[in-house]
Amino acid sequence: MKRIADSTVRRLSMYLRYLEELDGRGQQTASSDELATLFGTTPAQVRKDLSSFGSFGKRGLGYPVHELSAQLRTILGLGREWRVVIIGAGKIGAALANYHGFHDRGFRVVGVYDNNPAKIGQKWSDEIVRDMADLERDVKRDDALIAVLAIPADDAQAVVDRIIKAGIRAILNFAPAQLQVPANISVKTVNMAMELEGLSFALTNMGTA
Amino acid sequence: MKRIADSTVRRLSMYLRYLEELDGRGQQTASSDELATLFGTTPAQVRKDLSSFGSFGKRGLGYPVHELSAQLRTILGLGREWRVVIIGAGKIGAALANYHGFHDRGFRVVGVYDNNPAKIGQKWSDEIVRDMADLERDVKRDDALIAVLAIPADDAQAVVDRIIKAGIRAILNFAPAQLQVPANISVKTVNMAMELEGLSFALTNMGTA
DNA sequence: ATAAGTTTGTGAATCATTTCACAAGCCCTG
DNA sequence: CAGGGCTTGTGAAATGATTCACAAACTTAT
Repeated sequence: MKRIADSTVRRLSMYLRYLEELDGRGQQTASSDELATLFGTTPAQVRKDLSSFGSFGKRGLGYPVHELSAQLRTILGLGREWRVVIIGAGKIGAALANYHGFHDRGFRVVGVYDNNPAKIGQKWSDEIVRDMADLERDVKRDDALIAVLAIPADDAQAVVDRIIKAGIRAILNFAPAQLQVPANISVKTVNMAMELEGLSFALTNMGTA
Repeated sequence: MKRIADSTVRRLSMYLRYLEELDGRGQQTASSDELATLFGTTPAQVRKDLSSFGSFGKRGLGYPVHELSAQLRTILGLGREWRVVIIGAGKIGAALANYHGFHDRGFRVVGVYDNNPAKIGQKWSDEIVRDMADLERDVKRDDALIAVLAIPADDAQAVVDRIIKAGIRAILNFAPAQLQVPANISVKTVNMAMELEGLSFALTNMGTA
């Protein structure tokens, strides 16, 4: 299989959401044209994206909605449970933990950690906040592969080094910091300041467009 | 000025954060080589990105850290105050409102809205939650140009239509939905499910890389 | 069974972004 | 002030992503 672009994977994830919606409404098949309208992209893009993984459609008819959903779930690796630790018992972590689609897609929170003594032991969205000192032990014991990092930027790299040693293989990073990780570890950084500044730039340079 | 790629703007935003850190430490100048290491990119990329906007460095010496920071703030449109409304008084909105860098970069929250009667009137992170029925009136009165959308996907499009009519020009969207907007309105969508599924994909297809 | 009408899957072409490579410019030393 | 040592700024080349366009394959109608 050839390398898949990040942008492609993001679109697949979007395709899946809308396909599940279609499926829920009982629609049997959909053409790339119809899907493209729904997804806000082009028919060629939809076909190209899917063709990287196989041949799911029927010529003259379109794609089978239900089956394609299942295929996408498999492609995206959603056919299993992913155990996730949330590091930093703040608002961002809470938003994620409460987010419904999070659980529904097989991401199970197995621990929430903080180093603030005032927070440790408190109940927090179905979980008890644990001491970050126990992080390594718990990650190994619970076999967590994904970590959500929602802590200050200054602490981020040190924590990353620790959790990677403990067995974490993928990180969703909300800290506004450039994380240094080995090549076999995946990191996605979500940086709200960056998004807002992108809007600021767009508004400022509107006339020049 | 030629069109600036989105990826470039995102990098500029990152450059600015690190430059401010360097500046805080009193460093006077930095070469593109040094900056690239810091930013996690290449020297050529740094030079190319900056060169779209002017010529800020000195050959043989590098870039003046303090001055370049100021230039980037101007480029990104951060030299003014942006009035922001947060729609949806949930965890995500709260995380943003509490985020320090948010205020520091000139984004001022002028209103928080929800349509849940139980929340309306409650105090919420320095603000009183207001009734979404008042959204249009307030957006016009307060001259807010940016909206943060943190509400369920099903309600998103209807609210977007309303706020655009009221004068909103840019939207930071946390709803997992494809928003339909006129060409002169900027939208950045942050979709946590998408990021997590990207990690799931990467973990699943690790061996194939 | 055939023809007309769709729609996929995919090389080729276009468009966009990143990287290369080097002339031009600046600092510093003697 | 001349020469050596760096570093920028930028066309050109390379790489990557999207769009085009069409043959191949399926459905439906007659």
